[in-house]
Amino acid sequence: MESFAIKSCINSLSLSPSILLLSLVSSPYIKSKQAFLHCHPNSKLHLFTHLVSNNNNNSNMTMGDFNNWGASELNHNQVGLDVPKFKSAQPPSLPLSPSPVSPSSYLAFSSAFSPSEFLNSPLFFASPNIFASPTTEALVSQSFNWRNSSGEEQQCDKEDEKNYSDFSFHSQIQSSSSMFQEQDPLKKQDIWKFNEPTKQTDFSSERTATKSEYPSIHRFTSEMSAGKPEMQSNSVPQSGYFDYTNASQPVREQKRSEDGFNWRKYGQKQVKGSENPRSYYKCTHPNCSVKKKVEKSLDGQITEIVYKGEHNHPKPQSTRRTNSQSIHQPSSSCTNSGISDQSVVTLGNPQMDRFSIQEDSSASVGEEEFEQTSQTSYSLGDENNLGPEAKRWKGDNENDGYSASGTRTVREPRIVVQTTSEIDILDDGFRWRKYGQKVVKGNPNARSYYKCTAPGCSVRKHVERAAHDIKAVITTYEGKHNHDVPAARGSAGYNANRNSQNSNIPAPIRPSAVNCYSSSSSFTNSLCNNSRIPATGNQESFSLDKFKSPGNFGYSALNRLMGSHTNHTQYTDASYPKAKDERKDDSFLQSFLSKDL
DNA sequence: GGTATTTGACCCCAG
DNA sequence: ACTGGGGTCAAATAC
Repeated sequence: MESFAIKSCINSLSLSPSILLLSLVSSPYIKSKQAFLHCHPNSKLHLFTHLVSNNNNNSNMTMGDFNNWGASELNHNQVGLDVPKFKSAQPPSLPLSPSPVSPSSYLAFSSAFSPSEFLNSPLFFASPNIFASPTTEALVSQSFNWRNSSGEEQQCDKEDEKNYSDFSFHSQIQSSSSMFQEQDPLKKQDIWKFNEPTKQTDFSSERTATKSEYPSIHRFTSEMSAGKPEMQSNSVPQSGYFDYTNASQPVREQKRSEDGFNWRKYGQKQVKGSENPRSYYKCTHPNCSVKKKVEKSLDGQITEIVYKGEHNHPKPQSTRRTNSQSIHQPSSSCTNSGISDQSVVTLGNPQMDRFSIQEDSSASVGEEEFEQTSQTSYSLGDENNLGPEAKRWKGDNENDGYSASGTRTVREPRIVVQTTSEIDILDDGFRWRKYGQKVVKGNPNARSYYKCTAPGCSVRKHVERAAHDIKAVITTYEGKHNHDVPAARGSAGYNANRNSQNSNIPAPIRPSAVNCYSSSSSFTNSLCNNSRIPATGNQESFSLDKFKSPGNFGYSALNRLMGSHTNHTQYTDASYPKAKDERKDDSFLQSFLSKDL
């Protein structure tokens, strides 16, 4: 079976220079794992595991799944691939550090790129961790330059380069407020073990441990593109994939945080259970009591940011954001922007028009609340999740709504994100509205919640990062669509399709799926065996039977794979023609399948 | 000399 | 009451 798959893989090289997908199905049926080979244009192969589950119901992938689904699932030696190796134990001393997207991880296929998925991906949106505001210290980013693509994709990207010539993407790594609030050391170890440098695959092995003053939250930075000084990196790849400029800029110039506020450091402490020193900052604005804690790994990368309080003043006027970056930049007039809307820009989420920290009377945030408020809200965690330090912060400030004695009342900080009412997630063809986001127990990473926008359709999905691998994303579908998949926005049938979403079209069944993507190490995906892909618009109709055939992989899986890869390979063109992409998806898939089948 | 950062000591809280 | 840990202060230091 594997040899067959490998052969298919090789064959597909000629088919698509940019991506090589290999389906290794250990069983003809779907319960098996599939491994996707991702072929970098530079002939670096990366293996993703693809989990296909026949569990039809809300097949949430557990951490155990991830562990079980490590790349070791396959005998990688057999295929001679550079495969991430996850080990079960990891020295806790390893700093939690991102695995920067290495050049080799760059997935250079434009055809499968679903920009909206990318933009709305929890990788770049859902997690407060991701969007956590950069801190006073300059945020060093591993600038991901997407000029690395080769061949056709490179051609295609040239157009984009014209518009984004100085635009580079920085994959966020770590975390903010809620990221590890509830995380015990063991969990941190879990994460560490997936970021262990020595176990890195090509996806991240490019980085070197250059000491830096600056942490490396990845982001889109106008500063970077403009050659601003914040690009001092602690992980300077040897290749030309990353933009590093003016690495020796004095720290002093970094007073202005990327969140737009000015902070004064008033303390630093080594906290128990973490080797990362924690720094304490206060907003320098008079009478503003906002504080934030920033934990940085030993190599200077930010691993956690926790904000406390609300700014009682507008964001200071920035004098740095003057470059030509054409990304939508949200208003900074919000007075509560403890977390930067810069990070919103950074994350390239055009739907995100506000990003703020609020003190709220709700101790926890439920989906209903999300819907009622039309806000995307994620708690920094409930009391159990907050952890002692957060509790402390709750207790030591009466203005927070907590008693001075530290008795927890009803208030706790949480981050509220307002989004537009509708978000397209085109990777699966359906339209989704994000109605919530929260940190759930067992996973410090925020889970975003989406509802299908079709009237009468109650299908939901939520997307979250894996607890121990922030680059792995779990997507869980709940329910079945009672409508056809809408046409892609911008396509001819889009409007008509939107209007007819209420029609009683025989309901295609979307796969309830758990998708786990990882740019650096693993890719897992789960599909329900009772699902079939709806045939609508320009999308090819598939039955899941195709999925079941060894060596095949289904449209949705492929689509998600690609979508996920685009997430991780950091295409960030919000204006990318979606319909065009989808057509490319189809053609690519068809050609791929016809070649392989 | 002014400002920001560092860092040891102290305070407070929870267990 | 004791102890440990997190948060803050403030003098020392650095820029």
